[in-house]
Amino acid sequence: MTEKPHINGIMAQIGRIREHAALFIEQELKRNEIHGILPAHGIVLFFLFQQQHPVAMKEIVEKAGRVKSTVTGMVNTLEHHGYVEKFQSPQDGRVMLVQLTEKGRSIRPAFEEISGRMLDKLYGGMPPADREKLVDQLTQLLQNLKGA
Amino acid sequence: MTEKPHINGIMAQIGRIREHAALFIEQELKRNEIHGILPAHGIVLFFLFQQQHPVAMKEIVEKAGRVKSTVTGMVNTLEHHGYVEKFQSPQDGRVMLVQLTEKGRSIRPAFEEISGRMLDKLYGGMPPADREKLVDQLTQLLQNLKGA
DNA sequence: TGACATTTGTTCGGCCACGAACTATCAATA
DNA sequence: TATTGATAGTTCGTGGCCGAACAAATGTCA
Repeated sequence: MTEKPHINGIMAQIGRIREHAALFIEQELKRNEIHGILPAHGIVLFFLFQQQHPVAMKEIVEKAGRVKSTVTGMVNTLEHHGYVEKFQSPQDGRVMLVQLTEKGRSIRPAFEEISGRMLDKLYGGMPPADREKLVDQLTQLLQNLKGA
Repeated sequence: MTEKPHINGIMAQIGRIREHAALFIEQELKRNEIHGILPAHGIVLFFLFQQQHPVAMKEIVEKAGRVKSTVTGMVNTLEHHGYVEKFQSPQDGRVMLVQLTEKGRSIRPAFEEISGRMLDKLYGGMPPADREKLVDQLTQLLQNLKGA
């Protein structure tokens, strides 16, 4: 009955959590009439929300933890849907600066709200102490994987 | 200093664990001279390994938890690299049966070994009791998300 | 048996994600 | 100053992943 522990145990679980979280976010975005945005954009928007000035692609790359080409694609998508705009830096012709448009800024409240509801739903009634320990343990797992 | 808890807390962590796990697997596959296989194929192969007879795409779809079109693509990739073969069912002309090739079966030992090393590395020195509780808590999170 | 519905897969378009190759710009230095 | 090297982004090819549309085979039922 009890199968040998396999990758498809905890990793599958982590994968499913990710999927369901993404699903939840997609539904909430739809509910709020926000279109063209996917869960993957969250990290980019989250970073842009807390900027007062246009930022270089390079900064987004570092913060988002995605590769350059990936960020190029995501920013293009966001631009295509009118949430951000790009322009060349006057100081350094190599860097492309990105900033939120009015439409981009306008979705911030919904974004924050969805984020909060997501956490509430995820943790449910789990006591804060348990939440902390859980995060600590996940941090440990991540360290284990990172370690040579 | 302490930021308000955000999606980009625990979910980012889960995402990074997933990424590093995938990275680890890719490296191990390369180390074992296994080419053309990606971490995402694991769930498909894992299922095929424990089958004694050819299985329908539909079954893979259900077990893998991916959508039909995704499985079509993955199986095609695996077929292209010679790990599986497809053929139409004689009984029901609609179903496509999939089975491992000799090459496909041959990588099973490496697959199992990588899986084990992955778990060892992931958990490190974490005591079994903690492991269990961690999995339980993740199960709880998943249930929370699934719950209406 | 013929019209309609269901089931099974594939195809197509869109997006994320990566790596490799490439372009353009700026920096360093001989 | 001209050559070389570093830096910032984009493009391209491969592939997972989804949803929608589609084709083929089977089931149903009048």
